[in-house]
Amino acid sequence: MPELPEVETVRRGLAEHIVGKKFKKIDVLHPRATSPKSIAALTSLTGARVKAVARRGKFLWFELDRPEVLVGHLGMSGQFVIQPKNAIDERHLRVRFTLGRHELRFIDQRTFGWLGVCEAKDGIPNWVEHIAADPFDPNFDLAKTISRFQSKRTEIKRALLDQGVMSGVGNIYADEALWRSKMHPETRTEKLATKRVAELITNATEVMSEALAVGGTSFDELYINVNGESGYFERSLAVYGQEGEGCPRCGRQIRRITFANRSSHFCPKCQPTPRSNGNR
DNA sequence: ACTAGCACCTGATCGC
DNA sequence: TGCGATCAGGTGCTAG
Repeated sequence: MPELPEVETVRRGLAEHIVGKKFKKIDVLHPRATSPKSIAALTSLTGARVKAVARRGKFLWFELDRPEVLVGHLGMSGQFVIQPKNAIDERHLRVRFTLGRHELRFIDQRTFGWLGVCEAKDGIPNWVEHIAADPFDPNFDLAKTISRFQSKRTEIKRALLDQGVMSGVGNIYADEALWRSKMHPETRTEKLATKRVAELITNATEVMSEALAVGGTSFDELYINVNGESGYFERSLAVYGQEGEGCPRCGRQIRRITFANRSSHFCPKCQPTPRSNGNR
């Protein structure tokens, strides 16, 4: 579910509500909720105080008043919500952090999300090291990112979703960025001019910041912020989930194709099929 | 060293 | 009403 704008919305809510708070009690209610197994590592954070909440791409972490960090990923359906202590348990409640009068709850229907404890080096958790900077990161290196795209031997949509090339983009914003760039999702990366890659990165960054400005994209109750509120970018989507609808630019019917085990939505007129798809 | 494919889950929806 | 197939915002392992 959540891509960079949604995760950043959650991060801001967490920063607002729990920085300075202490984990008075931690209850793990589902074994898959905690990453590399250990429930013990998570519960060992009892008594820790939250100093900051950070993010790279779709990974979140809590900086604490101790050397370890609490790392989290929302997967497809993870949520962090702040609830009064006496609120009834949600159906998919996985971890409860008691803060005082309130609780921080980690809820996750599909259990692809996880929380875990690890060490950090230079402010980056070990488990996040393999993730490239996202375009909102002050350390984002545009030239290096472009050459990582160009050194791939695959379709551009796969490269956009590769969090080791550039992080933050998921299936929604990949399709939206490709539409804005008038680029077919199956365009081969090795054929792309530097200028085209730069345009694509700019468009991905712009569509994500527009989404962030309205709290992200919510199709249903699976994505909400820490206060349980939805985002409003769904109404601004040009192609994602718009199969059969008219392209906002030319009116042609939006198509959906499946590859890499997921759907890609595009306008067949604005984003024509690349003339040669490699050598077949 | 790479890339593509699939596994990991729960739940909603659609066609028969 | 029921049942199987398909789909859903992501990541990581592993077989080539």
